[in-house]
Amino acid sequence: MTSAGGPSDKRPPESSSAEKNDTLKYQLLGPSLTKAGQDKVDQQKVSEIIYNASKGSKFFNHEQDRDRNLTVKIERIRKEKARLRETRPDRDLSQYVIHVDCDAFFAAVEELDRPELKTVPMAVGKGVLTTCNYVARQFGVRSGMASFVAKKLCPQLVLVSQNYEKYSAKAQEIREILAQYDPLFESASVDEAYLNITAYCSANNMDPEETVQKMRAQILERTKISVSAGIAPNAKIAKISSNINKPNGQFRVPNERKAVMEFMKDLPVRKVNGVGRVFERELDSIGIKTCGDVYPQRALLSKLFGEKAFQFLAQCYLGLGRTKIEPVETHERKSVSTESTFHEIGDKEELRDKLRWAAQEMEKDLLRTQFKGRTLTLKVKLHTFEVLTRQTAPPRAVSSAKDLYDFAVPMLAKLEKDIPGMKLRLLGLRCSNLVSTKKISVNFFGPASAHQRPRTVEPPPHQDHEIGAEEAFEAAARQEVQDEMNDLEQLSQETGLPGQGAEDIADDRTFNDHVDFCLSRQTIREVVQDTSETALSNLMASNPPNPPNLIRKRKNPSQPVSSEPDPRQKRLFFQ
DNA sequence: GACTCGTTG
DNA sequence: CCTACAACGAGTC
Repeated sequence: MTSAGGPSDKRPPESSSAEKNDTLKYQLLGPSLTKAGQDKVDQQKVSEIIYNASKGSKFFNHEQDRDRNLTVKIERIRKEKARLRETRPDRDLSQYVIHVDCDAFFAAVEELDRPELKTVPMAVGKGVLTTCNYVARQFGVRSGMASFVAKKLCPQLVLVSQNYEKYSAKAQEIREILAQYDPLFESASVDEAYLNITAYCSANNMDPEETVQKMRAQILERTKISVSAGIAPNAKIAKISSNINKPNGQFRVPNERKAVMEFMKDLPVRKVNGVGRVFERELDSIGIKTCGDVYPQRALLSKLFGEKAFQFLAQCYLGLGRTKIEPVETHERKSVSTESTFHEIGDKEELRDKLRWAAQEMEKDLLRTQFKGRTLTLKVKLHTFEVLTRQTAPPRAVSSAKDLYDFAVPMLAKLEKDIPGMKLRLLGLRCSNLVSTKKISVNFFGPASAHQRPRTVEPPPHQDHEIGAEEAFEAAARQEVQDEMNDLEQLSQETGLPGQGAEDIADDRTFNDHVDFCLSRQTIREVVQDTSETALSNLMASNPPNPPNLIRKRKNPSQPVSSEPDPRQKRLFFQ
């Protein structure tokens, strides 16, 4: 075989190969093309001579056969490449995806009941604000803010305690309207949803903007809740867009490649769903502030943050995102947890009381959500704010408060033993590896099936018979590989990103001659953070901390069953 | 696979 | 008085 030193940049173009026997001549040159001392030689002439000299020999015929086979194989590869592009175009500009987001939802619902609150700064939440109205925002008050801080910013701030049931009921009214525009819409949280309105638009011969205008007006009229919306070719951009003309507004990024690229170019990476405080700073440290900044640094990214992050950022730069919107009911819950914060406690008996209480809360939650857990996790936060978790797999799935407590206590005891004088400010329990206690579901692929992967599997379009689980899994696996390939291809084709050759990396080392390409995440941390390691170092002497994990993106989001949504829950969407 | 830690929203 | 939940990537063993 000629695999050693195989076809390189000297390879003849496949297109003109047939009539001129170029590939065969190339093959006949043998494996030594890249050997030193050949640079000056005219390979064209050499191959011509070899060709004519060996013509008709057995060797020649054999090589000819091999060349024919390879040519056929390459043709198949090209066809497959074309097919992949056709079947799943990465930049799908054919869909109108919208993201609908209620404006200051909880606060807005409260204002419906108590209109006098409309004109005063008001927030919903006790210790921490869940939402605040736009009057309060004038003072710098934000959701997620501790209420004592908010009070300092705005002493007149009116605090209203939250009533989830009320908000859920209101959200249901809104969802009924959404369903008219896309019956398969996707709830992202109580007050957020994704819709694909492509079908609606064409059926009613309306453009997406007037459709969304109409929808928003309808929601406001019927429910008295104002919503904002983003209209875009995919969910990622729609989500970002819904924030642009908030409140009570909408924004559209047209379904054109140029418009999308331009929109992403100056967009701060932080605006993208999935980029938080930490990742933002890490990216900033290598000069990436906007999605457009990703491109010049592209060769560095997978080295610094891993392949996943590279893929993710490439998609940010390109403005790619999913267009598939599906009801949230198809997702499955992965864990149930409860935790609570309190003043520092060091007393062992008192800690056991807290644990007992957590176990009781957990029991209620498990009953409500109809699950048992095969894995039990104890979470604690030390007085230093250091967080630790300890996990066990009880001999059977657990759900009763007694079981939860009994299996959790040894973990707590071990922590107390390992950390002399341990003082906690938080204690929590989590059950994962869930086993459903719901009645047997009729639908095999439905959420109730315990060992079933929650991920929904899309059967190949030509397949109209029922597919079995094995096949479904395989299809899912194939899909994943295909997605990956498409990503890469998209990247190199549409942006002119030239493969992953070593030259690219060298070319791109603009700012970072001094940067070691093997930079670990820890090193990045050291560069961008000024943290001195907090307590626990004494513990670590005997029990060293794990090295930093090169975390990055998650893949398939999922959401708790929508019948019992936790309003605080938000979803993550990547890809 | 089990366990742990960390990030994100 | 900087919360509570859930998901998940990734490293280690």
